[in-house]
Amino acid sequence: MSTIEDVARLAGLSRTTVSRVINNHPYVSDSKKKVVLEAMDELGYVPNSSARSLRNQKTEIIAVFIPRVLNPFFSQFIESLEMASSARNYQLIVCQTQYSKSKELTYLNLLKTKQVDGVILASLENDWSKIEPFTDYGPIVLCNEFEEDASVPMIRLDQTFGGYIATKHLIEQGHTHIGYCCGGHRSNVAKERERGFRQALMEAGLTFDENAAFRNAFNIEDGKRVFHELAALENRPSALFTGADEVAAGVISEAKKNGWSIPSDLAVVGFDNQAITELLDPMITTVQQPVCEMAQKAMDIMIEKINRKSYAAREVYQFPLKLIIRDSTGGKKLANV
Amino acid sequence: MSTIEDVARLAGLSRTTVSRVINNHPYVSDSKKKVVLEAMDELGYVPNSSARSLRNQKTEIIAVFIPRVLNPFFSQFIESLEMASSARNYQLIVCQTQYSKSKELTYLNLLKTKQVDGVILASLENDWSKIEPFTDYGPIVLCNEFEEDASVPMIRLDQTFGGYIATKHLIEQGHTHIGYCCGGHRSNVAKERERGFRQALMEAGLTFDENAAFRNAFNIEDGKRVFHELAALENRPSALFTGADEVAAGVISEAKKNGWSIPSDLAVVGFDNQAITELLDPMITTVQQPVCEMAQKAMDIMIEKINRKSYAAREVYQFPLKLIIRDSTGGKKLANV
DNA sequence: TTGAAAGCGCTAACAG
DNA sequence: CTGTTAGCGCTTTCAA
Repeated sequence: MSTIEDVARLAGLSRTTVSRVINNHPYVSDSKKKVVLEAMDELGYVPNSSARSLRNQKTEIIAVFIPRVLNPFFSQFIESLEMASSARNYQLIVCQTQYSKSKELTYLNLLKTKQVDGVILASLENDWSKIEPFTDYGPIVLCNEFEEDASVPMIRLDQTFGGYIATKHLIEQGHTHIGYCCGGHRSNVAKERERGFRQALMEAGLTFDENAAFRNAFNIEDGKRVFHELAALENRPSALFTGADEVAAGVISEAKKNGWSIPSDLAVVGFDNQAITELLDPMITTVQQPVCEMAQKAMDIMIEKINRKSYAAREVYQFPLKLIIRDSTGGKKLANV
Repeated sequence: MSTIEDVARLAGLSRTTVSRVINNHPYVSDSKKKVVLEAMDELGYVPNSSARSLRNQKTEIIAVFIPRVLNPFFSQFIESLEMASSARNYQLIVCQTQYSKSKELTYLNLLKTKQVDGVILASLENDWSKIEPFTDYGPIVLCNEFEEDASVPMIRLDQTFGGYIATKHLIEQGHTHIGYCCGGHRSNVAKERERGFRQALMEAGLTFDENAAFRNAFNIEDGKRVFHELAALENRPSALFTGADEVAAGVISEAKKNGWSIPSDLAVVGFDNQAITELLDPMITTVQQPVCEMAQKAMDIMIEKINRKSYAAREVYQFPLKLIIRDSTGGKKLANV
């Protein structure tokens, strides 16, 4: 493991000059540069990251917080984010909060200890007042998840609109009693979707049926459970809004197994446009989220904050959602909202 | 951002003493310890990671290489590995090679530059001869993927056995013409599965039909494509072995759409026991892989190597696979192999 | 265009 | 039990 000193010695030059070559500084004669390069090559020299980090006060590592990677929405997000970070020569540390407040807080210490240059929060467990103090230690960017009164950059999707267009689509199919299904309780993402859902209902003069609201559905299993809860209802809805394609798939799968016909007995709309939507019969109507664009934007904003060293300013970047009509809601390819 | 120096000054003690309490060294009187703790608290002091890394020559970060996280097998692996690393106070950098040799090689420089303490390879793109030189710079552990002649720890699954039991199960259902499907070309995982597949055929006096072999199937879309290729065959197999549940699901979904009946027209077996196997009708027979146990073992071995500072020894840890019989292969719950 | 020297924040001999 | 001191490997004034 050779150091810059070894290279300097072999090249017969100073550490300074070698450093200049490493960092592509001007004012190094071509001849010396060549000597240095050769010495580096001969020794197989590579600069030590920790030393550079200490000296430069930056690690070129970014942490991203998600509840868990197995959730396909977050898998997709991590996949996109990793590509965006590696394209910009940053490394990505993945932190799973497991929906735990204390884990989230613990991971935030990565920022205090300067193990990472910044944190991208794609989920939020604690109240913002608990997170806010950490903004003193480095840039925090909210991505996907958001918080009205946070003074940080936020890259978000228009979830209210997403909830709205999906619901409006169901209403246009003639449904007047629509069930609601979401994951998470604290999440503003779910809250906004519900707002859009309610808004569409209201515009159509329909009411929200709290008995047909299921607020703890994240995956396929939950979807199956939701189906049974829904089927047991005295006053059953004829359509169901869900906050995730996996949940929609679970509902549909279990409904069919129980002899229901989709969409005639129950219309179902998913969310995320995952691969799974094209797997079942009927294929699932869903809302497409521009995850990749969002991830890239988040990374760009993050790196800009790191370089300017001024964080803590509220900036909002919003991306649109799009309804993808398939067969689980009737399949009459209506004009989009 | 206060330093150890600030704490020492405020406490009226030396940096050494402060360092000792940080690291829980013995030989610090309780009284001084308390003073230091108070000073640390008052300043909101946290030790700087880069400085510790430089001084201690370790970063407490581990890199894991996978092709991409969106593949559910690797999502699950990353999820388990992240939990294992965080439980051991290590951070995890995720590196997606995107099936690219050059990306893999580029990421390996993390080891040379000492940005990570070790690398867990869960996929392998380059010939081992290209990877081997990097073992000089830190521990490399093979997990899931493996390489016969590598002098590194390998945590692996018995893929030959996996291919064997799945195929034997199909044979026991009366199939005599079985198609073969896998992802990847270079991967030893696929090669071993094929060995198990062929072995089961051979024992039953059956032959491998190269026309019914599809070697580039990774996801649902590929599964759908495979179905059409298979359907177009002059001499169609009555059963299909696949290397991934997503592929099996794609095949089944498309087959049903085309009026085929599963398993009577085509029996299909998947691999990985993902959530998706319980979604389709029929539910998919598959092979369960102990991903979580494998991830934990890999992390333990990795940390042991880091602490002993002696790597480069061949050690093999193998975990068993298990056949999960469902309906896509006939559903007669036969005794396991 | 080059080099000497200081120092990023921390830990570990070594001496007391 | 506590402190002095010498670096870990690198970059950057500052001076030449």
